[in-house]
Amino acid sequence: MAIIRNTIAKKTVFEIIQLNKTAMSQTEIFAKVNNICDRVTVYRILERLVKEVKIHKIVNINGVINYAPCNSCEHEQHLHHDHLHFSCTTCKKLTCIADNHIELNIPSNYQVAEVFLTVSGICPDCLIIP
Amino acid sequence: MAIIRNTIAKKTVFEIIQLNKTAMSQTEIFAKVNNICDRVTVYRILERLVKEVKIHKIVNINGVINYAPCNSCEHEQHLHHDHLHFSCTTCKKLTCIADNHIELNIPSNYQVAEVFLTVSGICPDCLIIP
DNA sequence: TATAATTATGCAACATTGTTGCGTTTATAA
DNA sequence: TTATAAACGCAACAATGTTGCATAATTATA
Repeated sequence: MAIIRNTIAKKTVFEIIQLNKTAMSQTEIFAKVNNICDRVTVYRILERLVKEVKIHKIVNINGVINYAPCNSCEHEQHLHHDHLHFSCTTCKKLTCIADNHIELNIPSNYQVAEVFLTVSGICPDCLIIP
Repeated sequence: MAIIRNTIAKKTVFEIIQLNKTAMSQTEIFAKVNNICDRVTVYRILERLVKEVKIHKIVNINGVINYAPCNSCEHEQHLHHDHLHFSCTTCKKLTCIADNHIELNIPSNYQVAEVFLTVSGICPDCLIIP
């Protein structure tokens, strides 16, 4: 069986993701680890954190994969999400917005794993600037 | 003002997208144009078709941008989508599934542009294989 | 019809994001 | 303290998408 190690790099990456109020891309995370490790290591840590269900992946509307902590979505399987992701077209930031319930109507021959509800537009921070 | 030209390459790309039952990536589309034009041209044609609201972009769960015709979602602004995108984790295909209504609960200081509801899982074609 | 304007294209080069292989280092169990 | 498996660094690669610039093709108009 696989033994999970809690290395400094892994702890750091997890903390960075947890402290940030928006979801982060690998690039943003790597910029914050301050060369504590290689960029490949960041990718591998993210992979492990996803597998351990400590963080989850969300794809930005431009195709960049972002990571957010799994605090806001404790439900198993992510089947009944109660939050949505707002993807700002201006600053490219991904924000979680709670209290959104989705009812699905999918043919039974599809096996559903995860539900992603992403809304694009302009976030409050970017709307302020005229 | 910009004059839109309906070139052979553009017509071909649009036809390919319209005839396919699942959304397609640039790579898939380029593979089908049979070297009628350069791959960069395909990117630029897709850009134009999106701007003309003839096709729309959907991001796959793995981050690859896919294109689908705008037949199934005639509503202006895509604000009230009635369909969802099923992203198969096995074959990576994106399929549109109709009759799904979403009610949003987003703070008013967010300016909503488009709504993307994507469900990941295994599609019927991939479930058949044991 | 000839010519000017501008839209569309090809090619090369680059940028970004993500992945893989392999040898080395390091954390953990015994 | 040592064996072992997990984690890492580095280099190289792969896929996807973008940009600049010269050229070709189409449309407007004189």
